[in-house]
Amino acid sequence: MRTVTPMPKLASNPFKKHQHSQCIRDALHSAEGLCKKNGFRLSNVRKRVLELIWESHQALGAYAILEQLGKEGVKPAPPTVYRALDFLLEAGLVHRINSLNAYIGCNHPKDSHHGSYFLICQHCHIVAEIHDKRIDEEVASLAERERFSISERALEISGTCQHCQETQHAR
Amino acid sequence: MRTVTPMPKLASNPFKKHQHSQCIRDALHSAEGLCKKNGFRLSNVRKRVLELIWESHQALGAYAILEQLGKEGVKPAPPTVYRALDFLLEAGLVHRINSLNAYIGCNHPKDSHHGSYFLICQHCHIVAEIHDKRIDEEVASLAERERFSISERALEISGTCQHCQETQHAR
DNA sequence: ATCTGTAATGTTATAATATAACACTTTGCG
DNA sequence: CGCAAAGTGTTATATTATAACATTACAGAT
Repeated sequence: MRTVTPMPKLASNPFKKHQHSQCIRDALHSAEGLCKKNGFRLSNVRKRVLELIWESHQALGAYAILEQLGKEGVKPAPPTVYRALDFLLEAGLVHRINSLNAYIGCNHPKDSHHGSYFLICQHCHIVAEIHDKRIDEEVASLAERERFSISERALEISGTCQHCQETQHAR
Repeated sequence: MRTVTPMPKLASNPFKKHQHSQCIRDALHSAEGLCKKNGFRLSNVRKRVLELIWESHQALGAYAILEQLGKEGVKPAPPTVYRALDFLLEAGLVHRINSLNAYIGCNHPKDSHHGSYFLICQHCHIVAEIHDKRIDEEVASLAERERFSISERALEISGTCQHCQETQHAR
């Protein structure tokens, strides 16, 4: 059997203009489906945190989420947000961007992909998630050679997105 | 001209048994050479911080470094350590492991490699630095397709090293 | 050898991120 | 309903990192 390595692809392309409200609806809808299917409880706090992350259209920090929640009612204490984030991370609904201490939504939680890789614009803080089978394979073979058993992997590529290069300034 | 993609290799292999005191000597020696060559000032604090990182043989946090410095004299305030770390990072003498908020020594600061990739044992916290041209190339082509201009990249692979798998417990 | 400007360090305070521990409430289910 | 488990609230605190300003050390010019 011949295997063809497919072109790596963006899970979607947040750097391009798009109707972001549609992203949010889709994400929430698929999150609800996933939770129902797996018996996870997508409580109000959890749902609202997920929405806020999607609405921001950027990597969003825990305390930024707290601020937002504060604006729309009683400001909860940090553990509330961190617990919601833990849940969402577990469920695969968000990713943590270590280099930013911030979180982004994941729009394909169903896929049991090997690794997610991220293009992070340092100007606009938009983050694009990438899947790349070639990198997956190379990482796997690397680890195997070292007899290293992988549990997680994170590739964070920081730089400037096309849009910010063109406008030559931070947004 | 035919190019052969070389096997990716560990910059050295900290998972294997070795005379670590030799690592430390080599690292310090090459650091001094590099600083002399580039007109960097490897002051006492900076040198001692670099030594401590190498001596620990693991990823070491800023406050762990502070503790150590405290044990051998007057405990400095955090900025002292963070400044030393900033210098060492700039000089390419250490790397920051984002997923651990910790630092490891780099033993080949002369190489202007594209990216460094890390195998991080979650049990013993030993970190191995890897260079892999195939990943470099794949990342570069990925970014080019998106017209994304890269300034930094970090691939952190977490899991269990061979030794910890065999002994089946954390060290 | 002294002066002088820059780089490095010291010092104090505080910001930003994250979690521990325990009390209380909600929810699904028998 | 009543119970157990899951989720949330609350208070306090741990951990990581930086801002701002004062002081000291150092390399190069005179």
